[in-house]
Amino acid sequence: MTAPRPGARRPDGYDPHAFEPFAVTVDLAVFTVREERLQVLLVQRGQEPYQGAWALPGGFVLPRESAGQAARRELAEETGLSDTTVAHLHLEQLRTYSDPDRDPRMRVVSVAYTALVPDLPEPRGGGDAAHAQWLPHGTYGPLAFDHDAILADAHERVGAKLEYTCLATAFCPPEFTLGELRQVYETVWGVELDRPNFRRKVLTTPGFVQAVEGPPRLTGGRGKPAALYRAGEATALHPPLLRPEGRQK
Amino acid sequence: MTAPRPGARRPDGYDPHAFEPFAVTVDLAVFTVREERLQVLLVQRGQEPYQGAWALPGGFVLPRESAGQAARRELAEETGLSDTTVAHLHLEQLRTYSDPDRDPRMRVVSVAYTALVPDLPEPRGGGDAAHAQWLPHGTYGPLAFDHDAILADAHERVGAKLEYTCLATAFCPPEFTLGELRQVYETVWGVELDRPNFRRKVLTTPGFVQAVEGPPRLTGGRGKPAALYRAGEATALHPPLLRPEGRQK
DNA sequence: ACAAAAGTGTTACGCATACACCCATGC
DNA sequence: GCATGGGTGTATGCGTAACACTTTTGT
Repeated sequence: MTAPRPGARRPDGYDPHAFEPFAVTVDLAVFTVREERLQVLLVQRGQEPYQGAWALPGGFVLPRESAGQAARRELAEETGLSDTTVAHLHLEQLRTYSDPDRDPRMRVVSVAYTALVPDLPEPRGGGDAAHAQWLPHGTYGPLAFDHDAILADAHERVGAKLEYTCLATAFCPPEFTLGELRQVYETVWGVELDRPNFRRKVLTTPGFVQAVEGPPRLTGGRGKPAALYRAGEATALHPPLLRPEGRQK
Repeated sequence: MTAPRPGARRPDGYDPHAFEPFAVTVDLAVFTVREERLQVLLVQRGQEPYQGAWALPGGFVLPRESAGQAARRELAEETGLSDTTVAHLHLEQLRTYSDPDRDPRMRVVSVAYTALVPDLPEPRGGGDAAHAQWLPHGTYGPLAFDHDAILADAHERVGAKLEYTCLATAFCPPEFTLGELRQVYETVWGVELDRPNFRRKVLTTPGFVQAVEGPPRLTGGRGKPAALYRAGEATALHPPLLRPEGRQK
């Protein structure tokens, strides 16, 4: 077991018979905050295995593209958004899932990505029934393949990243209120935050958000009109904004 | 661009001609703290491309193993340690590197792993010159392939994880002093920490370390003998131990 | 005696928490 | 008026930073 097997170690060169072909795919865990709930983009499988079950959108990595390029291409296809719109969305590699039996048909190694999108009109433009749609997180049965595990990892990652990055703005439209931003945290973390303290934390963090000058206020329903902000330049958050009673695992 | 291409989307089934064979490998970024320096396990390439350059150890994922199993197998091979010893080392998936041109010979998708090991006797037991050896971080020329980028990502990840996990104990032998543990932080972060404050932080965090009862003290050279500790049960660190002036990127 | 490292104690400050309170709008 | 959400102010407490001091070894 410990002895090197000739042909399987890279530094000694490639033996074309030392490996079987692997399929490499990407899977997407796409989140949005919509109607005060965390929603996930899913597709319904049309054939075996797992026919009828919900699954994460995804597809093959093409011969001349990186996994990241494949993920963004698939994201554009599944959401029906323009390439330029998708180019600005937050897309981040999660991790790679490589269990030999994760797909019963063949050996598939999948690089999972997490995407955060604002509350878009609707997933797709066409009427294609096989396309992806939003489902509130946790309201679907078991997902196909190992997608439940992928989605759980993605949710945990997103929740953790809200603590020490400015990532929450990725869930918001270009201009947003602090109430909307706070809604993101509360929805992803499943907790309530103190409004005054949240406001201070965000406004005193340099580069988290920047005030929109022109119209100093706008309404989202009833209540006092709120000031509008844009995402700032900063990406990190020091010190972090820890979730209350934060035990993450 | 936005239209679905038949055969490339997974939910519509597998087209055996929709993809070319990808080779899937693992690369290992193995760190240790040794002689008050951060050291990296590297191998010297024996042939083109990048002949003579240092590279991360790694190898192919075999048809019936996961990437994680492949990483642990390679770690055992490169370090020459027994499988049971390697089974207890901290090994963690970093991310996957999939640029189509990252290897000039063929399409190789590599799942990178980060391993943290204590100050081991010497990397290997045999006399094989082609085996891996420790080099102080930053003292080698440019690495082969995209391994400089992988190693930089790994270093950043390890530094960040020390902030909010109990991972530092993975660099230490089974029993260690608080001075040794502090040395880990100082070496990885490249800063000096206040000894009394570090001590308090570690001891007041439940489950970070646990005191070794029997012999209450032991020496590591000159100075007052220090108490010994073992790694505790906890994995997370709340609140985190932030590095001074912590700008991580 | 001196240096070096472990261990204890103390103070000050920053930040987060937990409130109380006022403002502006829709109904 | 009342409910709802935005915005401001303030007291309290925890945790870290900074630093002084004692203890115990090797040389």
